[in-house]
Amino acid sequence: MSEQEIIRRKALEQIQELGIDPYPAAEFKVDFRSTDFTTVEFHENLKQLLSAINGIDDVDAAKASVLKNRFNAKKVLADEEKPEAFTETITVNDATTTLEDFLVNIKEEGLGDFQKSKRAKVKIAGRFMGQRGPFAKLQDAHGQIQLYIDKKGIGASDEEKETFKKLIKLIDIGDYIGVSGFLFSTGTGEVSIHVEAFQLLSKSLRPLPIVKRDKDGNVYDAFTDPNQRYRMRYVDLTVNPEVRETFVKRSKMVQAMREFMNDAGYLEVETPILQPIYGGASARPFKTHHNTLDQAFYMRIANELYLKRLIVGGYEGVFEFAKDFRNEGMSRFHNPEFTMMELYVAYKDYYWMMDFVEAMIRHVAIAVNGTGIIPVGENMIDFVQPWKRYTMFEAIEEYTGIDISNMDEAALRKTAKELHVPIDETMGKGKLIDEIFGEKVEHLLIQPTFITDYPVEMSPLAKKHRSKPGLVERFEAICNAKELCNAFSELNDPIDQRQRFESQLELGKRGDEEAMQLDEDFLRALEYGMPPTCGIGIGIDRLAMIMTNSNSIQDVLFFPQMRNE
RNA sequence: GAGACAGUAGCUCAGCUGGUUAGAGCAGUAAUCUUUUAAGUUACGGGUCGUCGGUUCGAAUCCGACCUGUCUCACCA
Repeated sequence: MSEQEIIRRKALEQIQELGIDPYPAAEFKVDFRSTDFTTVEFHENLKQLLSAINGIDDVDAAKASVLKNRFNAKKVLADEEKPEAFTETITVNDATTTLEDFLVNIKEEGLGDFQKSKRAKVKIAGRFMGQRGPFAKLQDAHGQIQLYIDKKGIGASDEEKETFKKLIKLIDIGDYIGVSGFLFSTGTGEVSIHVEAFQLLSKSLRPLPIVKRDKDGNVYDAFTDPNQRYRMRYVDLTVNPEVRETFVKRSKMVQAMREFMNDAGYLEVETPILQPIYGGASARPFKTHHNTLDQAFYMRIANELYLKRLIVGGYEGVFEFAKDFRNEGMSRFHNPEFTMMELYVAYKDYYWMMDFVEAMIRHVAIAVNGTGIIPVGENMIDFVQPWKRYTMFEAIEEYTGIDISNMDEAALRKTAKELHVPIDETMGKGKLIDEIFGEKVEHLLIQPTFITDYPVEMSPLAKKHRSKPGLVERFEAICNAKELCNAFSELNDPIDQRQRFESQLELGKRGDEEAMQLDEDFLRALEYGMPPTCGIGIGIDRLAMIMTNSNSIQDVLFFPQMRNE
């Protein structure tokens, strides 16, 4: 244990010797949050008051004057007639008071002897985050608020005051406390709580990193080491409010998507994570074992085949926010477990889905950030404008000037070499096209862009294109040079699907570890008949990175996977 | 999986052409002060320099292995 930890444990013992439980069980009823009444609002009200009383139009000058002269509202009001504008009432927790009275009270500097009934009483809990003289900071889930703590003692009796004087010396940064008191404003105009009752709610035995912020928002001694931040996310969340905000945004994002799909009438479902046959994507799985069944299971790499079974079963639309697991490399874009939202809608095709997802993502962007145009890295990404739509061939022609739509394999190979796209002998026509696209186009697509009509070889679950041989009805949306979603008109021809699975099996025999397995039950389902259906998968973590302007997937996962400590 | 870089106090970092007893700021402790808009004043404490091994009279510093992480690349969403 470090010196500071030993000191805190001694403080804990001393608190217990005072007869105080450092980990009390009882509920602490909070009726106020740190941001319920902000300093900015206070100054706005003060500016209005000044303007009304003194006829001051230049409120900024008035504010300066207030700060300079340590304006005392009570004094001014005594000399002037009380303005009509301030008879409106406000409510802070249960106490209703006029705005004027409230301002008078909070301008009393909290120390005068004005009528207690007029004070706005609040009760708040959070972490004790440091003190300077009689002023302390309390941090709750929403932010920080200043406390005024009279070190001469708090309590009804002298005995209580003495106990408090001992207790306050044993309170450390990071301790959870609950206080009640009345709101007031300090001489410099910071809304604060004059503490009248103080309770320790939970003692913190380890010192938190101290992050300093000045008034211009500059951060000093930030807690930035990713290793520590990810392993001790609780510390990260405590001292880095922008991290808390990121996850609030992520939650809003998921909520907005869920609302959008619920409103469309689709059903949120849950499907197995432990699957006897993994399918629905090309990836290497995690393998596990069930003891009672004495049978191997795979952690799902996708839920596609299960959701389509539900469409076979007759639902109009089903979706799932699914944790998927892929036993592959890790990077700032890849975590072994990640979240994918998949949606399947009966009687729709991929043209319809493009419109749907475009509208949904626009809705999400606005719900999360209040605007559809959001900063991502060095770019501003615009989700409001209609997204560009290219076929894959058009996109390649646009960015390389070469039309490859009618080329055979030999010509494609030659073109790839000319474009310095790395290829090897095993690549077929589809893979060659995909490589050219990946090398020459994808990284240039910053604004959301639909790429449609992929080679059939790469899409064993997608329906053949209605008019273009060799292609499937598939699209991806690319945004910030990364795939945002992947969708297709689902293959519902059971004969064709069996053939596609069989060619995947061939790939598997040749050593492709990511080749799909043949799922007999899924084929049986298709043989009963699946309506024409369009499906889509959206990488939730990737979308969260964009919506929160995060540079790595670890920054949008509370607990990214890491090697054991 | 490959390469580059990094690990020193609770936190952020100096020190690293080997050389007294390893430093700073914040945090902490004790006094003092009873205030403020980044940290009042004074004093004090705090370290197995990632781990193990080697070179050397002497290693935080040089060498090797290992552990952990970061970045880039490969696979992938």
